[in-house]
Amino acid sequence: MSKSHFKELKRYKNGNRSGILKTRRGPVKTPFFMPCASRGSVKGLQPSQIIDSGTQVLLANAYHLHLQPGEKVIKKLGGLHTFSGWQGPILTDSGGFQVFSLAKARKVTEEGVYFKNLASGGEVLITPEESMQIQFDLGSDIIMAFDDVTGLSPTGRTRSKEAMERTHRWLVRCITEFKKLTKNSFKGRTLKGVKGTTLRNKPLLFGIVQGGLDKNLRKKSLEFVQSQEVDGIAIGGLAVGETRKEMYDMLNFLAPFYDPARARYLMGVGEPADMRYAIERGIDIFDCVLPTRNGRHGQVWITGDKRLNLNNLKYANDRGPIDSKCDCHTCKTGYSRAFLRHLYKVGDPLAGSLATTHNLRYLARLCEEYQQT
RNA sequence: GCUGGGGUAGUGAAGCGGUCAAACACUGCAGACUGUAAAUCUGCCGGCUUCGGCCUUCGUAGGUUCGAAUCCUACCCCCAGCA
Repeated sequence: MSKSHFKELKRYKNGNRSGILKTRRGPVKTPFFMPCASRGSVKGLQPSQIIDSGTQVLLANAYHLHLQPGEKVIKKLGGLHTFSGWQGPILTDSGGFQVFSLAKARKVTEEGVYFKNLASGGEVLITPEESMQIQFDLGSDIIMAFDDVTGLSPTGRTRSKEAMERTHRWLVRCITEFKKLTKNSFKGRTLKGVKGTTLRNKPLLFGIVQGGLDKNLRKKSLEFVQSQEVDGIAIGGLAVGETRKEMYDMLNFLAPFYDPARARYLMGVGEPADMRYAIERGIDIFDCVLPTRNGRHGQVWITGDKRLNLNNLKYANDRGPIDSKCDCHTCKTGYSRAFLRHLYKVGDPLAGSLATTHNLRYLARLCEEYQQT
Protein backbone atom coordinates (compact mmCIF):
# COMPACT_ATOMS: atom_id res chain seq x y z
CA MET A 1 0.00 0.00 0.00
CA SER A 2 1.66 3.15 -1.15
CA LYS A 3 -0.97 5.77 -0.66
CA SER A 4 -4.67 5.68 -0.22
CA HIS A 5 -6.66 4.63 -3.25
CA PHE A 6 -9.86 5.76 -1.68
CA LYS A 7 -11.03 9.33 -1.51
CA GLU A 8 -13.89 10.20 0.74
CA LEU A 9 -15.91 12.97 -0.89
CA LYS A 10 -18.62 13.39 1.65
CA ARG A 11 -19.64 11.93 4.95
CA TYR A 12 -23.17 12.17 6.19
CA LYS A 13 -24.40 12.40 9.74
CA ASN A 14 -26.06 9.02 9.72
CA GLY A 15 -22.79 7.24 8.89
CA ASN A 16 -22.91 6.75 5.15
CA ARG A 17 -20.33 8.33 2.93
CA SER A 18 -19.65 8.71 -0.74
CA GLY A 19 -16.28 8.59 -2.36
CA ILE A 20 -14.06 7.47 -5.18
CA LEU A 21 -12.15 4.24 -5.37
CA LYS A 22 -9.21 4.58 -7.72
CA THR A 23 -8.50 1.43 -9.67
CA ARG A 24 -6.04 0.97 -12.50
CA ARG A 25 -8.98 0.82 -14.90
CA GLY A 26 -10.38 4.09 -13.74
CA PRO A 27 -12.08 5.70 -10.79
CA VAL A 28 -15.24 4.19 -9.40
CA LYS A 29 -17.92 6.01 -7.45
CA THR A 30 -18.87 4.58 -4.10
CA PRO A 31 -21.00 3.13 -2.76
CA PHE A 32 -21.28 0.59 -5.57
CA PHE A 33 -22.58 -2.89 -6.20
CA MET A 34 -20.72 -5.59 -8.15
CA PRO A 35 -22.67 -8.32 -9.91
CA CYS A 36 -21.21 -11.80 -9.84
CA ALA A 37 -19.49 -12.94 -12.98
CA SER A 38 -17.91 -15.90 -11.23
CA ARG A 39 -17.05 -17.74 -14.40
CA GLY A 40 -16.31 -14.61 -16.38
CA SER A 41 -19.75 -13.49 -17.43
CA VAL A 42 -22.76 -12.01 -15.75
CA LYS A 43 -25.05 -14.83 -16.82
CA GLY A 44 -27.21 -13.83 -19.73
CA LEU A 45 -25.84 -10.33 -20.20
CA GLN A 46 -23.38 -8.75 -22.57
CA PRO A 47 -20.92 -6.13 -21.31
CA SER A 48 -22.86 -3.34 -23.04
CA GLN A 49 -26.00 -4.34 -21.17
CA ILE A 50 -24.12 -4.47 -17.89
CA ILE A 51 -22.78 -0.97 -18.49
CA ASP A 52 -26.30 0.23 -19.32
CA SER A 53 -27.45 -0.91 -15.89
CA GLY A 54 -25.05 1.51 -14.26
CA THR A 55 -22.75 -1.25 -13.08
CA GLN A 56 -19.13 -0.13 -12.67
CA VAL A 57 -17.27 -3.21 -11.46
CA LEU A 58 -17.67 -6.96 -11.89
CA LEU A 59 -16.73 -9.75 -9.54
CA ALA A 60 -15.08 -12.86 -10.96
CA ASN A 61 -13.94 -15.94 -9.10
CA ALA A 62 -10.42 -17.32 -8.90
CA TYR A 63 -11.53 -20.82 -7.92
CA HIS A 64 -14.03 -21.31 -10.72
CA LEU A 65 -11.82 -19.78 -13.40
CA HIS A 66 -8.86 -21.80 -12.18
CA LEU A 67 -10.82 -24.99 -12.79
CA GLN A 68 -12.31 -23.83 -16.07
CA PRO A 69 -10.75 -22.72 -18.38
CA GLY A 70 -7.68 -22.10 -16.20
CA GLU A 71 -5.91 -18.79 -15.55
CA LYS A 72 -3.02 -19.71 -17.81
CA VAL A 73 -5.37 -19.97 -20.77
CA ILE A 74 -6.99 -16.67 -19.91
CA LYS A 75 -3.61 -15.02 -19.45
CA LYS A 76 -2.45 -16.31 -22.82
CA LEU A 77 -5.59 -14.94 -24.42
CA GLY A 78 -4.90 -11.49 -23.07
CA GLY A 79 -6.35 -11.57 -19.57
CA LEU A 80 -9.90 -11.69 -18.30
CA HIS A 81 -10.87 -8.26 -19.64
CA THR A 82 -9.94 -9.13 -23.19
CA PHE A 83 -11.23 -12.66 -22.81
CA SER A 84 -14.65 -11.60 -21.52
CA GLY A 85 -15.09 -8.29 -23.28
CA TRP A 86 -15.59 -6.36 -20.06
CA GLN A 87 -13.24 -3.40 -19.98
CA GLY A 88 -14.23 -1.96 -16.63
CA PRO A 89 -12.59 -2.88 -13.35
CA ILE A 90 -12.81 -6.49 -12.17
CA LEU A 91 -12.54 -7.63 -8.58
CA THR A 92 -11.71 -11.28 -8.15
CA ASP A 93 -12.77 -13.37 -5.24
CA SER A 94 -9.98 -15.54 -3.92
CA GLY A 95 -11.78 -18.87 -3.60
CA GLY A 96 -12.21 -18.32 0.13
CA PHE A 97 -15.97 -18.40 -0.14
CA GLN A 98 -15.74 -21.88 -1.64
CA VAL A 99 -14.24 -23.06 1.66
CA PHE A 100 -17.76 -22.42 2.95
CA SER A 101 -19.97 -23.11 -0.06
CA LEU A 102 -18.16 -26.31 -0.99
CA ALA A 103 -17.67 -27.41 2.61
CA LYS A 104 -18.71 -30.96 1.76
CA ALA A 105 -15.92 -31.29 -0.75
CA ARG A 106 -12.91 -29.68 0.83
CA LYS A 107 -10.26 -30.11 3.48
CA VAL A 108 -8.68 -27.12 5.20
CA THR A 109 -5.03 -27.37 6.19
CA GLU A 110 -2.56 -24.71 7.27
CA GLU A 111 -0.90 -24.93 3.88
CA GLY A 112 -4.12 -24.30 2.01
CA VAL A 113 -7.40 -25.90 1.04
CA TYR A 114 -7.81 -29.17 -0.81
CA PHE A 115 -10.91 -28.99 -2.97
CA LYS A 116 -12.48 -31.95 -4.63
CA ASN A 117 -13.23 -30.96 -8.19
CA LEU A 118 -16.86 -31.98 -8.40
CA ALA A 119 -16.80 -32.00 -12.18
CA SER A 120 -13.75 -34.17 -12.74
CA GLY A 121 -13.39 -35.89 -9.38
CA GLY A 122 -9.79 -34.75 -9.04
CA GLU A 123 -8.33 -32.80 -6.15
CA VAL A 124 -6.98 -29.26 -6.30
CA LEU A 125 -4.95 -27.50 -3.65
CA ILE A 126 -5.42 -23.74 -3.36
CA THR A 127 -2.93 -21.99 -1.14
CA PRO A 128 -2.89 -18.27 -0.33
CA GLU A 129 0.07 -17.92 -2.69
CA GLU A 130 -1.68 -19.78 -5.48
CA SER A 131 -4.82 -17.72 -5.07
CA MET A 132 -2.73 -14.56 -5.50
CA GLN A 133 -1.08 -16.03 -8.60
CA ILE A 134 -4.38 -17.01 -10.13
CA GLN A 135 -5.92 -13.60 -9.55
CA PHE A 136 -2.79 -11.89 -10.84
CA ASP A 137 -2.77 -14.01 -13.99
CA LEU A 138 -6.42 -13.31 -14.59
CA GLY A 139 -5.57 -9.63 -14.67
CA SER A 140 -7.72 -8.73 -11.69
CA ASP A 141 -7.88 -5.06 -10.71
CA ILE A 142 -8.84 -5.78 -7.11
CA ILE A 143 -7.40 -8.93 -5.62
CA MET A 144 -8.99 -10.48 -2.54
CA ALA A 145 -7.00 -12.20 0.17
CA PHE A 146 -7.55 -15.92 0.52
CA ASP A 147 -9.57 -16.46 3.68
CA ASP A 148 -11.08 -19.29 5.69
CA VAL A 149 -14.85 -18.84 5.65
CA THR A 150 -17.13 -20.68 8.06
CA GLY A 151 -20.90 -20.76 8.12
CA LEU A 152 -23.00 -19.17 10.85
CA SER A 153 -26.01 -21.44 10.88
CA PRO A 154 -27.20 -22.15 14.44
CA THR A 155 -25.21 -25.39 14.57
CA GLY A 156 -22.17 -24.35 12.60
CA ARG A 157 -20.62 -21.54 14.62
CA THR A 158 -17.86 -23.41 16.29
CA ARG A 159 -14.90 -22.66 14.04
CA SER A 160 -14.92 -18.85 14.09
CA LYS A 161 -11.78 -18.30 16.13
CA GLU A 162 -9.70 -20.90 14.36
CA ALA A 163 -10.86 -19.61 10.98
CA MET A 164 -10.11 -16.02 11.91
CA GLU A 165 -6.61 -16.82 13.10
CA ARG A 166 -5.89 -18.82 9.98
CA THR A 167 -7.27 -16.02 7.85
CA HIS A 168 -4.79 -13.65 9.52
CA ARG A 169 -1.85 -15.97 8.94
CA TRP A 170 -2.92 -16.44 5.36
CA LEU A 171 -3.27 -12.68 4.89
CA VAL A 172 0.41 -12.24 5.75
CA ARG A 173 1.28 -14.88 3.17
CA CYS A 174 -1.02 -13.24 0.62
CA ILE A 175 0.66 -9.86 1.10
CA THR A 176 4.13 -11.36 0.70
CA GLU A 177 3.11 -13.13 -2.49
CA PHE A 178 1.23 -10.09 -3.78
CA LYS A 179 4.34 -7.94 -3.36
CA LYS A 180 6.42 -10.50 -5.19
CA LEU A 181 3.97 -10.62 -8.08
CA THR A 182 3.59 -6.88 -8.38
CA LYS A 183 7.19 -5.78 -7.85
CA ASN A 184 7.42 -4.91 -11.55
CA SER A 185 4.10 -3.11 -11.67
CA PHE A 186 4.72 0.58 -11.92
CA LYS A 187 2.74 3.51 -10.94
CA GLY A 188 2.02 5.86 -13.81
CA ARG A 189 2.44 3.27 -16.52
CA THR A 190 -0.21 3.03 -19.21
CA LEU A 191 -2.24 -0.07 -18.97
CA LYS A 192 -2.70 -1.89 -22.23
CA GLY A 193 -6.28 -1.91 -23.38
CA VAL A 194 -7.32 1.34 -21.81
CA LYS A 195 -6.59 3.83 -24.52
CA GLY A 196 -5.46 7.31 -23.71
CA THR A 197 -5.52 6.78 -20.01
CA THR A 198 -2.64 6.72 -17.64
CA LEU A 199 -3.35 4.43 -14.79
CA ARG A 200 -1.46 2.59 -12.17
CA ASN A 201 -0.60 -0.82 -13.44
CA LYS A 202 -0.73 -2.39 -10.04
CA PRO A 203 -3.89 -4.07 -8.83
CA LEU A 204 -5.28 -3.36 -5.39
CA LEU A 205 -5.27 -5.90 -2.59
CA PHE A 206 -8.08 -6.18 -0.07
CA GLY A 207 -7.77 -7.97 3.26
CA ILE A 208 -10.71 -9.77 4.83
CA VAL A 209 -12.05 -9.49 8.35
CA GLN A 210 -13.44 -12.66 9.94
CA GLY A 211 -14.49 -13.57 13.47
CA GLY A 212 -17.99 -14.93 13.12
CA LEU A 213 -20.51 -13.39 15.48
CA ASP A 214 -18.03 -12.73 18.26
CA LYS A 215 -17.57 -8.98 18.63
CA ASN A 216 -14.20 -9.25 20.33
CA LEU A 217 -12.90 -11.45 17.54
CA ARG A 218 -14.34 -9.17 14.89
CA LYS A 219 -12.74 -6.09 16.41
CA LYS A 220 -9.42 -7.88 16.77
CA SER A 221 -9.67 -9.04 13.19
CA LEU A 222 -10.51 -5.60 11.88
CA GLU A 223 -7.59 -4.09 13.76
CA PHE A 224 -5.27 -6.76 12.45
CA VAL A 225 -6.33 -6.36 8.85
CA GLN A 226 -6.10 -2.58 9.08
CA SER A 227 -2.58 -2.89 10.45
CA GLN A 228 -1.53 -4.67 7.27
CA GLU A 229 -0.54 -3.29 3.88
CA VAL A 230 -3.92 -3.70 2.25
CA ASP A 231 -5.76 -1.22 0.05
CA GLY A 232 -9.22 -2.08 1.25
CA ILE A 233 -11.04 -3.74 4.09
CA ALA A 234 -13.52 -6.49 3.40
CA ILE A 235 -16.01 -7.80 5.93
CA GLY A 236 -16.29 -11.50 5.21
CA GLY A 237 -18.15 -14.32 6.83
CA LEU A 238 -21.50 -12.56 7.14
CA ALA A 239 -24.76 -13.44 5.42
CA VAL A 240 -23.81 -17.10 5.78
CA GLY A 241 -26.68 -18.44 7.85
CA GLU A 242 -26.95 -16.05 10.79
CA THR A 243 -30.08 -14.01 11.40
CA ARG A 244 -30.52 -10.59 9.88
CA LYS A 245 -30.45 -9.05 13.35
CA GLU A 246 -27.13 -10.72 14.14
CA MET A 247 -25.63 -9.36 10.94
CA TYR A 248 -27.01 -5.88 11.63
CA ASP A 249 -25.64 -5.95 15.18
CA MET A 250 -22.20 -6.71 13.84
CA LEU A 251 -22.32 -3.99 11.19
CA ASN A 252 -23.39 -1.53 13.86
CA PHE A 253 -20.64 -2.66 16.17
CA LEU A 254 -17.88 -2.39 13.57
CA ALA A 255 -18.93 0.97 12.13
CA PRO A 256 -16.85 3.22 14.43
CA PHE A 257 -13.62 1.29 13.91
CA TYR A 258 -13.05 1.52 10.17
CA ASP A 259 -10.05 3.33 8.73
CA PRO A 260 -11.59 6.25 6.82
CA ALA A 261 -8.81 6.18 4.24
CA ARG A 262 -9.69 2.75 2.92
CA ALA A 263 -12.69 1.34 1.12
CA ARG A 264 -14.89 -1.09 3.01
CA TYR A 265 -16.46 -4.00 1.25
CA LEU A 266 -19.24 -6.10 2.76
CA MET A 267 -18.91 -9.39 0.97
CA GLY A 268 -21.91 -11.27 -0.31
CA VAL A 269 -24.64 -8.85 0.65
CA GLY A 270 -27.14 -7.63 -1.89
CA GLU A 271 -30.64 -7.55 -0.46
CA PRO A 272 -31.63 -3.89 -0.90
CA ALA A 273 -32.68 -3.38 2.71
CA ASP A 274 -29.41 -4.93 3.90
CA MET A 275 -27.39 -2.73 1.57
CA ARG A 276 -29.09 0.42 2.85
CA TYR A 277 -28.44 -0.64 6.41
CA ALA A 278 -24.79 -1.33 5.65
CA ILE A 279 -24.23 1.84 3.63
CA GLU A 280 -25.57 3.83 6.54
CA ARG A 281 -22.94 2.10 8.66
CA GLY A 282 -20.08 3.09 6.43
CA ILE A 283 -19.90 0.30 3.85
CA ASP A 284 -18.79 1.29 0.34
CA ILE A 285 -18.84 -1.88 -1.74
CA PHE A 286 -21.12 -4.89 -2.17
CA ASP A 287 -21.47 -7.98 -4.27
CA CYS A 288 -24.15 -10.62 -4.33
CA VAL A 289 -25.66 -13.32 -6.51
CA LEU A 290 -29.21 -12.20 -5.76
CA PRO A 291 -29.88 -9.79 -8.62
CA THR A 292 -28.61 -12.27 -11.20
CA ARG A 293 -29.78 -15.55 -9.71
CA ASN A 294 -33.13 -14.20 -8.61
CA GLY A 295 -33.59 -12.60 -11.98
CA ARG A 296 -33.10 -15.95 -13.68
CA HIS A 297 -35.55 -17.47 -11.22
CA GLY A 298 -38.23 -14.87 -11.82
CA GLN A 299 -37.83 -12.60 -8.81
CA VAL A 300 -37.40 -8.88 -9.26
CA TRP A 301 -37.27 -5.91 -6.93
CA ILE A 302 -39.69 -3.07 -7.26
CA THR A 303 -39.81 0.35 -5.66
CA GLY A 304 -39.89 0.03 -1.89
CA ASP A 305 -37.44 -2.90 -1.89
CA LYS A 306 -40.34 -5.27 -2.39
CA ARG A 307 -40.01 -8.51 -4.29
CA LEU A 308 -42.24 -9.75 -7.02
CA ASN A 309 -42.29 -13.22 -8.55
CA LEU A 310 -42.89 -12.87 -12.26
CA ASN A 311 -43.80 -16.55 -12.53
CA ASN A 312 -47.00 -15.96 -10.63
CA LEU A 313 -50.30 -16.53 -12.37
CA LYS A 314 -51.54 -13.12 -11.27
CA TYR A 315 -49.24 -11.46 -13.82
CA ALA A 316 -50.49 -13.47 -16.78
CA ASN A 317 -52.56 -10.54 -18.05
CA ASP A 318 -50.55 -7.71 -16.52
CA ARG A 319 -49.65 -5.30 -19.29
CA GLY A 320 -47.59 -3.04 -17.03
CA PRO A 321 -43.80 -2.99 -16.78
CA ILE A 322 -42.00 -4.62 -13.85
CA ASP A 323 -41.84 -1.22 -12.14
CA SER A 324 -43.32 1.90 -13.68
CA LYS A 325 -40.84 4.04 -11.73
CA CYS A 326 -37.83 2.12 -13.05
CA ASP A 327 -35.43 3.51 -15.67
CA CYS A 328 -33.83 0.18 -16.62
CA HIS A 329 -33.72 -0.95 -20.22
CA THR A 330 -36.34 -3.65 -19.62
CA CYS A 331 -38.87 -1.31 -18.05
CA LYS A 332 -38.20 1.58 -20.42
CA THR A 333 -38.56 -0.63 -23.46
CA GLY A 334 -41.98 -1.59 -22.20
CA TYR A 335 -41.68 -5.31 -21.71
CA SER A 336 -44.82 -6.25 -19.81
CA ARG A 337 -45.05 -8.46 -16.76
CA ALA A 338 -47.31 -10.69 -18.83
CA PHE A 339 -44.67 -11.13 -21.53
CA LEU A 340 -41.93 -11.77 -18.98
CA ARG A 341 -44.09 -14.35 -17.22
CA HIS A 342 -44.70 -15.96 -20.57
CA LEU A 343 -40.97 -16.13 -21.27
CA TYR A 344 -40.35 -17.83 -17.92
CA LYS A 345 -43.18 -20.28 -18.60
CA VAL A 346 -41.77 -21.29 -21.95
CA GLY A 347 -38.22 -21.41 -20.61
CA ASP A 348 -36.79 -18.65 -22.75
CA PRO A 349 -33.50 -17.40 -21.25
CA LEU A 350 -34.43 -13.92 -22.43
CA ALA A 351 -36.63 -13.75 -19.33
CA GLY A 352 -33.60 -14.08 -17.08
CA SER A 353 -31.62 -11.54 -19.07
CA LEU A 354 -34.38 -8.95 -18.95
CA ALA A 355 -35.00 -9.47 -15.23
CA THR A 356 -31.28 -9.46 -14.44
CA THR A 357 -30.95 -6.17 -16.29
CA HIS A 358 -33.75 -4.77 -14.15
CA ASN A 359 -32.35 -6.07 -10.87
CA LEU A 360 -28.86 -4.78 -11.57
CA ARG A 361 -30.27 -1.37 -12.39
CA TYR A 362 -32.29 -1.47 -9.18
CA LEU A 363 -29.16 -1.98 -7.06
CA ALA A 364 -27.07 0.47 -9.07
CA ARG A 365 -29.76 3.11 -8.61
CA LEU A 366 -29.92 2.34 -4.90
CA CYS A 367 -26.19 3.04 -4.70
CA GLU A 368 -26.49 6.17 -6.83
CA GLU A 369 -28.88 7.63 -4.26
CA TYR A 370 -25.94 7.66 -1.88
CA GLN A 371 -23.24 8.73 -4.32
CA GLN A 372 -21.87 12.27 -4.45
CA THR A 373 -22.77 13.71 -7.83
C1' G B 1 -65.01 -56.48 -42.97
C1' C B 2 -61.02 -59.81 -40.80
C1' U B 3 -56.55 -60.39 -37.56
C1' G B 4 -53.50 -58.36 -33.78
C1' G B 5 -52.41 -54.29 -30.25
C1' G B 6 -54.47 -50.51 -27.24
C1' G B 7 -57.90 -46.99 -24.45
C1' U B 8 -55.24 -45.12 -16.71
C1' A B 9 -55.39 -38.20 -13.46
C1' G B 10 -53.84 -31.69 -17.90
C1' U B 11 -49.98 -34.69 -21.12
C1' G B 12 -46.80 -39.04 -21.61
C1' A B 13 -46.55 -43.50 -19.03
C1' A B 14 -46.35 -47.63 -14.93
C1' G B 15 -49.72 -50.88 -12.61
C1' C B 16 -52.42 -56.22 -14.59
C1' G B 17 -57.27 -59.43 -8.33
C1' G B 18 -56.51 -56.73 -2.30
C1' U B 19 -51.01 -52.78 0.74
C1' C B 20 -54.28 -47.91 -5.67
C1' A B 21 -56.51 -41.63 -5.48
C1' A B 22 -53.12 -44.89 -8.59
C1' A B 23 -45.32 -45.19 -9.41
C1' C B 24 -42.42 -42.02 -12.53
C1' A B 25 -41.69 -37.88 -15.91
C1' C B 26 -43.50 -33.44 -17.86
C1' U B 27 -46.96 -29.52 -17.38
C1' G B 28 -49.51 -26.57 -13.69
C1' C B 29 -49.61 -23.77 -8.75
C1' A B 30 -46.74 -21.76 -4.76
C1' G B 31 -42.17 -21.03 -2.00
C1' A B 32 -36.79 -20.55 -1.29
C1' C B 33 -32.29 -18.35 -2.94
C1' U B 34 -27.14 -12.82 0.40
C1' G B 35 -18.09 -13.18 -1.75
C1' U B 36 -22.96 -18.73 -7.75
C1' A B 37 -21.73 -26.99 -7.42
C1' A B 38 -27.87 -22.71 -8.58
C1' A B 39 -31.61 -20.99 -16.04
C1' U B 40 -31.32 -24.47 -9.41
C1' C B 41 -33.78 -26.51 -5.23
C1' U B 42 -38.33 -27.53 -2.08
C1' G B 43 -43.60 -28.31 -1.41
C1' C B 44 -48.45 -29.11 -3.55
C1' C B 45 -50.78 -31.06 -7.92
C1' G B 46 -59.14 -35.75 -8.49
C1' G B 47 -62.95 -33.28 -4.94
C1' C B 48 -64.09 -32.09 0.17
C1' U B 49 -61.83 -31.87 4.98
C1' U B 50 -62.60 -30.19 12.03
C1' C B 51 -56.21 -32.96 8.21
C1' G B 52 -58.19 -38.19 11.38
C1' G B 53 -60.35 -39.14 7.28
C1' C B 54 -64.68 -38.94 3.80
C1' C B 55 -66.36 -39.00 -1.35
C1' U B 56 -65.84 -39.71 -6.89
C1' U B 57 -62.30 -41.95 -10.52
C1' C B 58 -58.58 -45.96 -14.49
C1' G B 59 -63.21 -45.66 -22.62
C1' U B 60 -68.95 -46.99 -21.81
C1' A B 61 -72.57 -50.47 -19.84
C1' G B 62 -73.21 -54.88 -17.42
C1' G B 63 -71.21 -59.28 -14.89
C1' U B 64 -67.79 -62.67 -11.76
C1' U B 65 -65.67 -61.99 -6.75
C1' C B 66 -65.64 -60.87 0.25
C1' G B 67 -62.80 -57.41 -2.92
C1' A B 68 -61.71 -55.18 -9.88
C1' A B 69 -57.74 -50.10 -13.05
C1' U B 70 -56.50 -55.35 -12.95
C1' C B 71 -60.91 -61.31 -14.72
C1' C B 72 -65.51 -62.12 -18.17
C1' U B 73 -69.36 -60.18 -21.83
C1' A B 74 -71.25 -56.49 -25.04
C1' C B 75 -70.66 -51.89 -27.10
C1' C B 76 -67.84 -47.25 -28.55
C1' C B 77 -63.27 -45.30 -30.09
C1' C B 78 -57.84 -45.45 -31.64
C1' C B 79 -53.43 -47.84 -34.02
C1' A B 80 -50.88 -51.63 -37.20
C1' G B 81 -51.35 -55.48 -40.88
C1' C B 82 -54.65 -58.04 -44.27
C1' A B 83 -58.72 -57.43 -47.45
